[in-house]
Amino acid sequence: MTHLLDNLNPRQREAVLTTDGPLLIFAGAGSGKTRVLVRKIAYLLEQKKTVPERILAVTFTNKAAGEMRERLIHMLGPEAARVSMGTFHSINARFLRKEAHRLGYTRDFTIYDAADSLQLIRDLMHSMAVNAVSLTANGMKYFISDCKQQMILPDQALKVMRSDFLAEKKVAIYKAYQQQLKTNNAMDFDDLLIMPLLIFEKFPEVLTLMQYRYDYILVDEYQDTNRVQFLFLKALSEKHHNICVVGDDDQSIYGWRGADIRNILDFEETFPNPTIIKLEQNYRSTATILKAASAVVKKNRNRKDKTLWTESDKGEKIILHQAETDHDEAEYIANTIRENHFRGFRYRDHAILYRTNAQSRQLEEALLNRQIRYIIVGGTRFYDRKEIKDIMAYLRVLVNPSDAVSLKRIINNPTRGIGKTSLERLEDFAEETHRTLWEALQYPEEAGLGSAARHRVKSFLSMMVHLRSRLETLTLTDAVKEVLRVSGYQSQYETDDKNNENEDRLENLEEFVNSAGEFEQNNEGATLEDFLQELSLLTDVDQWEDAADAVVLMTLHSAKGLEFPIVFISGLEDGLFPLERAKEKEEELEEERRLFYVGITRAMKHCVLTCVRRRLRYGQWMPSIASPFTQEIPPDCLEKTGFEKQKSRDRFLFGLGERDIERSFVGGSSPPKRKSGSTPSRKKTANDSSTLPLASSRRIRVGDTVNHKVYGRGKVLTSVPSSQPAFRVAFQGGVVKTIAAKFLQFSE
DNA sequence: GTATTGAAACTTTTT
DNA sequence: GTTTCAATAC
Repeated sequence: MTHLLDNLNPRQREAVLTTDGPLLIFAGAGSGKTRVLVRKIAYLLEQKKTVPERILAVTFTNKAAGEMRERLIHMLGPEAARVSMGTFHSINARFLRKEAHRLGYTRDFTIYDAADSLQLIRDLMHSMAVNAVSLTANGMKYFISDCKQQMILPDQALKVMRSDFLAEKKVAIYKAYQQQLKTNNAMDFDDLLIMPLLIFEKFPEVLTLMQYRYDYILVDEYQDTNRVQFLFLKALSEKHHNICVVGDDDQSIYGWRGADIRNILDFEETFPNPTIIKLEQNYRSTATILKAASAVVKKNRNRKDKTLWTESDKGEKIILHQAETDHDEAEYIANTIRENHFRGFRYRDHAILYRTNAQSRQLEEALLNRQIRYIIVGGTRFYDRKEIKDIMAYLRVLVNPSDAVSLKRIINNPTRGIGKTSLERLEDFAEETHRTLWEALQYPEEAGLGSAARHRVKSFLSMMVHLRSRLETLTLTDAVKEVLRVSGYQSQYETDDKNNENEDRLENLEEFVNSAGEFEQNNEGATLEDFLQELSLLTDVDQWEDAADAVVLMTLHSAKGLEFPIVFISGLEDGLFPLERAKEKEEELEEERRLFYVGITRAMKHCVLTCVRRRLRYGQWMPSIASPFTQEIPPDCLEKTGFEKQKSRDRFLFGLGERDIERSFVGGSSPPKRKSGSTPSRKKTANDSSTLPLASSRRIRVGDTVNHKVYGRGKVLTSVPSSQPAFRVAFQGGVVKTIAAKFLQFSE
């Protein structure tokens, strides 16, 4: 019993022991909330003798759920695996497989991802002949999602809007969209949250069943729940009120996705007399990192006041490095990682975070050049690739023929001579006779197709029917292989001219077959339906296998909930982070600031911020200045390198050439690339090497190997601005010292 | 009915 | 710099 409370501070202990009634835990960054959640579940199981099935734990990613489950198994044995865990989406998808029939969907319904939804909206707007300039498919998608996240159904949408022509149009599209989803036997991500509530409403007995099914409900990352999720929790816990939510309003970064900060602030109203516990001791970061992060987030006006504290040492200062271009920025980061690796850090101790996925490219290249292992979490996902989406569309249609979006994707892919005209006729026929597109395929004559086209449709149909019957006897992996073969999808890439693109595609398809095999192994008796659902709900972070020793690259959003010894946050420039469009509204600016806060607090030992003077955007050079956020960090926590201002100051102080300083700051094994049109002053001072107190003809730069009389061989990590040129040097044996340049010799 | 070309839009962040 | 869509030629 006692081990459940070992190594917990009094607040954490209280959080574990408070099991009954509503409990709101404010858990600051790094305050050990995962530990608390795990211990709490363990406590419920061991001390309260709760059956694992009667605990529901909601996490933000499936990976987080998996980790929690593993820790529980480690503590309590395999029984613990039976606790219900997952994201809202995966938990609800599971529920809907059983219950969606109540709303007229079959258990084989398809889950549409963002791209599928968008495609459907596009088609819809096309056929509805919507051509209002201000209505884009993308905008419509946001509108619909926005409505759904606030639980506004198509029928209610008009009432809550200022009604004008545009509003009516939008609502009409929303309605048509929802209808089409139903026809297709498909749900989008938001539907996964809404539909269970509709079922509860229509069938109270189902709700009652659910209310008695779980005795305890725990929710992680509560600050990022939206209205619908809140209503779901409320419905489930209404009987017993045993709901424990853990959140941190300072880490709320999904406002744009409908996350509703009111859910935290209104918790007390919905669940009367809650116990409120604040976890404010940080166990993750150095005092400096914590101080900097706190100072930043305190600039936000809309937050509950709290103060994180730590017993940790001050640690190193946060570095703020300004490079010339994004290319140089990447070089700087890659070099620093290489040096750290030399000093004994593993690659996986490093994370590089950025605001937008597009920033990953330069970083990748720099790491690749140095043969530093890395992994990108997110970005263009494996499952977003064309060939993967295509094969998935085949599988989806086989499982759920009503899915018209997928059907349209594959009917002429590979080309079978069923083109635009035929497809349009079939769609019209389906519409007129209230049939699904799939059903319409069975009546090509009636749809008005010519004899040639008729024949082609028939052979496509019979191929699909044949595949469908084959599925019943084949294993998952064999089924996927069979589909690839019979459909001719694979062979279209096995052409004679082996260009790279085709080979890549084939490789990816093979990878897909492998993942089916893996899924089959991990889930006994897994069906194709299960596999497709799993794929739809996978998050980027879920796919990250952290066994490998590799640097991790991801967006700040994806980094939520994670920690790394060394964290780089790149692209800290005004207009990029915070984004230009977020600067107009205070709310959005504060969310950007929280994102920065989340980024800094991922770091345990060291945090490096980088920005550039000019960045290539849309293929054009944009001059940039450092993010205003960087100025919110207390100066005594910060060490600036590479800045223009500093350069001129240094030159003034030391009489050094600008280029020399630049070299020592920018670092890199390759000398900084210079445009031929350098300024006159640079040219003049570049030759002025006599002022450098070095015996060797080459000046010492970051990344060089040097010799020291006492410490021996070492590598130059960074230059240190002080009264005389100096560098931080990592010597063999792990000693790191700051040494004046004059005591260092260049070593080959 | 299909392939090729060129313009235009586009990047916030994700279940 | 990249991706997606529409118009044009075959």
